[in-house]
Amino acid sequence: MPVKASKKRAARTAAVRRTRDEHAQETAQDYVELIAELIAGSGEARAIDLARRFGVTHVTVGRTIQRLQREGFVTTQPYRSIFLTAAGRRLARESRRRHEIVVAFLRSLGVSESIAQSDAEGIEHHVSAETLQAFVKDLRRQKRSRGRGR
Amino acid sequence: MPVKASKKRAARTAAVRRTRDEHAQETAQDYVELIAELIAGSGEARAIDLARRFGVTHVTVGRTIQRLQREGFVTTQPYRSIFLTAAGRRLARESRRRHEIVVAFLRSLGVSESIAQSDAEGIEHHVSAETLQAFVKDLRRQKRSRGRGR
DNA sequence: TCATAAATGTAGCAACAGCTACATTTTGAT
DNA sequence: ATCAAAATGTAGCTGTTGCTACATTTATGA
Repeated sequence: MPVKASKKRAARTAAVRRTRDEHAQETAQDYVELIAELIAGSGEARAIDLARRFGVTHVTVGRTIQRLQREGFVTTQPYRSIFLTAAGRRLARESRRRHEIVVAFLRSLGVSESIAQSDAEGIEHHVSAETLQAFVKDLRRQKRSRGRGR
Repeated sequence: MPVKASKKRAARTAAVRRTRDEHAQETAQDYVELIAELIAGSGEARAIDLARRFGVTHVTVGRTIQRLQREGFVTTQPYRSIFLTAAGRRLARESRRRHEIVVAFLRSLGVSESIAQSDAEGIEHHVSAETLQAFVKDLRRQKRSRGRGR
């Protein structure tokens, strides 16, 4: 029989990868990240902006926002724009940090800006803390190396 | 209105990321990769082996195998084990190459073997050709550097 | 052989993320 | 103020990937 199925859905083993839940978590990060950006930029985050940026219809965005609200990352009211909760802001901050580290690291390898950006969007969700730390460490190494070199 | 919706589902723009289709493609790669491993190792690939390795039930595996058969990557018959088509073998070969490059690269940064393996499983599906090439290039650079160093 | 275990198949449910079509509310321009 | 456009909501469909429960087939050991 399958390894898990122990309680209900508690205590997921590491073996269960790329599940619905994981994917949903990635979506959550993408959403809060963009919502934070939009609020920082134009003062508010509207569903239509998210839809355009993600290339999906407003229906998909609406349903995802409902879920994020249920999960406590955002708040919104009918026909109103979207706000982040404290948990949402925290998640957005963490996501952004990861994103920036991945982009900077790829750039340091000579990857072009646009490719670094788009690859980072996919990669950032699958980088463990250990690997992220290795990226940071390597960026520092490169900086030292450049410092000595010049 | 949404950017696409032009024909039916032709000409996807780059804006449409992380869609059903993409995710399905990742799953396809994971499956053919493991099927190839199993065949190479024990001579045959059974659904139960896939189920155990992915940590899902045999039902999920069975349905995915149906899809892969529909898409021309595998062949199978009721109550029989699974075989790769030429297309399936090609996909498995490419997936394995990407996987190995990513693992080698992460290892070269000092990431532990087990973390490198598990991170690679997620990352390999989101690395563009350009980034993969940058990994290869950096691995070569490191090799040269070590050669000179010693 | 033959009974049982293991593997696979089928039925039917849930959640997520897409979509179109249509309804409702807000916003903005005249 | 009003009317049209833009934005959001709702209904209902599809496809993918999970699951449990139960049926069927294959493999195995006594």
